[in-house]
Amino acid sequence: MDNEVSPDKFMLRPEAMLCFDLYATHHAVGQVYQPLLAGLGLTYPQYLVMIVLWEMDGITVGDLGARLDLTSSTLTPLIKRLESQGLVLRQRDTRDERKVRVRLTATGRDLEAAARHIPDCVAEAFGLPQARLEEVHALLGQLRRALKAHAGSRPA
Amino acid sequence: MDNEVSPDKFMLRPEAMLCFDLYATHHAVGQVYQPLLAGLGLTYPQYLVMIVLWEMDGITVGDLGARLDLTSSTLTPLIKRLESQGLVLRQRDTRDERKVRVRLTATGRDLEAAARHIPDCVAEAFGLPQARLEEVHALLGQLRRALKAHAGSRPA
DNA sequence: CTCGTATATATCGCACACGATTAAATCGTA
DNA sequence: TACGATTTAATCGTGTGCGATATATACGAG
Repeated sequence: MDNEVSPDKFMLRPEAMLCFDLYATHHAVGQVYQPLLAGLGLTYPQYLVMIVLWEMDGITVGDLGARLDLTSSTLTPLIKRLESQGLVLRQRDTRDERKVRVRLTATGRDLEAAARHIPDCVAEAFGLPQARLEEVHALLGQLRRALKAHAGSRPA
Repeated sequence: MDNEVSPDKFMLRPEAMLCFDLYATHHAVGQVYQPLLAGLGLTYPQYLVMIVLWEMDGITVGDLGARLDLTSSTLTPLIKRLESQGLVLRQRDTRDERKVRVRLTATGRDLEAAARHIPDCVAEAFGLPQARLEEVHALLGQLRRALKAHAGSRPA
């Protein structure tokens, strides 16, 4: 009978909306990054990997995954694409041959300078005062810790 | 020389961290939903589609995309999977044959009751008081509007 | 030294997600 | 009426993501 629009049901569930907020905001951020990164030939996840590498060159695949919350099934192909672009090298650790260390090439290091303008562009796109951004950062950090604690405590 | 860990560089850029916050929190939410949805045979994006359908049965693919910020290239295969599970039907609009309307089957409608416990489970996983969640909701909404305004104003 | 276990990465199959393109239906206007 | 422009979905290629599995190396008990 009343299968018409009834926005209340949707709008009145902040928990439900929150999941959608994160989903949609994540997308929106991707849309802002994409044109900025296109010039560098990077995707958004590839950019995140490069950020970590600029800071911790030679990190292992596992540590990279711990940092970005990704598994080798995602990282291995991604890193191989970076390698085929000449940005990184993959080398087995000589002490522990199970580990693979990801090292920047000169090209990969140089890309940092070319990417230096991006954070400011994004901050501008956010369009909120610094204090507001810190708020979001803090809240999301709290949220993420809570979610992870919950997931960890209930491996089903 | 100092290509060792220097977390400062990363930590001192809230804009950069914010993008990662969204990325990581989005993942964490997915991890919480997944076991809950597995029982229903739904993925997280499929669940979002069903939420919209439970509220607006018979919506067109385009309107669904506007609501969820997805294009037909994502939605068409997703909806076909829902169809093959017997949850929805895809019907051309008789007035405008370009449009495809997505209608719930009886099974699809019944799934709403089976999914009714999920929001509470997620709210619990969030582990923050309601007021806090509203804060996040409000901030993300602001953020998303700002991002979209920016993307819209600069189609490059 | 050897065998079983644990760890680190890689591989595979499936499901998003998006840009670019295509195809069909509709609309506007001559 | 006819025909070009617009709108709506579908399709295609590439790149994530993840669970399950495979493989190779390291470790440890005996």
